[in-house]
Amino acid sequence: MNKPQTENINNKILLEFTKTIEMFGLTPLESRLFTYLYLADKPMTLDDMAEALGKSKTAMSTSIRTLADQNLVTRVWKKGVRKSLYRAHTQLFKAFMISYLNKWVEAVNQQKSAFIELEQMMKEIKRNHTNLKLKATEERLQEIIQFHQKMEDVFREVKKD
Amino acid sequence: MNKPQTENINNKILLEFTKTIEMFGLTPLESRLFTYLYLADKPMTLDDMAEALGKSKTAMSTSIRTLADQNLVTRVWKKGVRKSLYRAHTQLFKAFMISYLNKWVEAVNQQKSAFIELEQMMKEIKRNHTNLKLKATEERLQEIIQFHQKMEDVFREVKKD
DNA sequence: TTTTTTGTTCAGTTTTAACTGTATAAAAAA
DNA sequence: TTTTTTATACAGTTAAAACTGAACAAAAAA
Repeated sequence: MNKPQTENINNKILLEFTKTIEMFGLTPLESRLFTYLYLADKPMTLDDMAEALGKSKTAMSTSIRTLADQNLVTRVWKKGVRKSLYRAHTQLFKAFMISYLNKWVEAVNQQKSAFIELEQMMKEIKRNHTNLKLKATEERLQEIIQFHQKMEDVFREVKKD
Repeated sequence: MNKPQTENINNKILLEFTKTIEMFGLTPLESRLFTYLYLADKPMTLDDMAEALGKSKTAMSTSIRTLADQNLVTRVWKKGVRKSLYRAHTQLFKAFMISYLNKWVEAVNQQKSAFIELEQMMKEIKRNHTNLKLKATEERLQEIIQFHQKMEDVFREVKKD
């Protein structure tokens, strides 16, 4: 009689928390999958997940890999069970914060490198054509590199908790 | 003879910086548009932008609105010019940091509220059905709310520069 | 006022990302 | 080893987001 009511709540939690997870740059399915594992609170197989979310096993396989790569879920061993089991990290804040900051720092750093390389190219050109006016572009590049540096600093700072 | 070389550099800067801007959750076009305005370093009309990026004026209109809503570009008035002019904020770091953190804090806060509401619903149900075992779900909800709180705290902290 | 210019709305199209199912590979059991 | 079970690669499909163009609305000039 009241089972439906609690199931309804659980559904709402699943739905709502999926939205939160999506904010970290995960796809809807990845987010739903993580939430499912997190709420299940015990290791699940690919078949369990496919069944529960009504999606293909292939989708589970690729999604779980993305989650595992970001250390949001981990593979679990259980004697006697052949299928691979996965469970969500319970320390939500730590897991997502680390994963998210890592993504940012890495990406920003890579972009910064690209601009420093462009800066070198500019210096080359200037050496060969002393008459060229590149001051404006040079200044812009400086600003951009500084911008990346500042971003990197902020995220590294946050990373220290 | 060397004009192409410097134009090539400018193109690369445009391309590369667009990638950086995309990281802040803007669409490719919005990002490209911002970068164009930023590098142009002077107010531009919708027609200028459409022409320069080879896209429709409609796309410019909607994109510029998004950018303006996030305070990444501002409308500029110039006597004698009928068309509306826009220019990018030059303080990259400040502009993007504020816009980005605001988006996060707002979204996290809204999600948190949704969960607090669910918590209230749970309490209601418990009152009417004292026999129900909802402890596990309740604890999960607590964790989730805490998670949102922590995220909010972090972003608010960063916001203080 | 009417005419001209500029900006926006919205339905439809194109492009990109997400997802499926078959076929293959890898791993465990027989 | 062969057989059976489970996971992944990949081509193709479906779903979602980005983008366009015609028609409309708003604002300025005549």
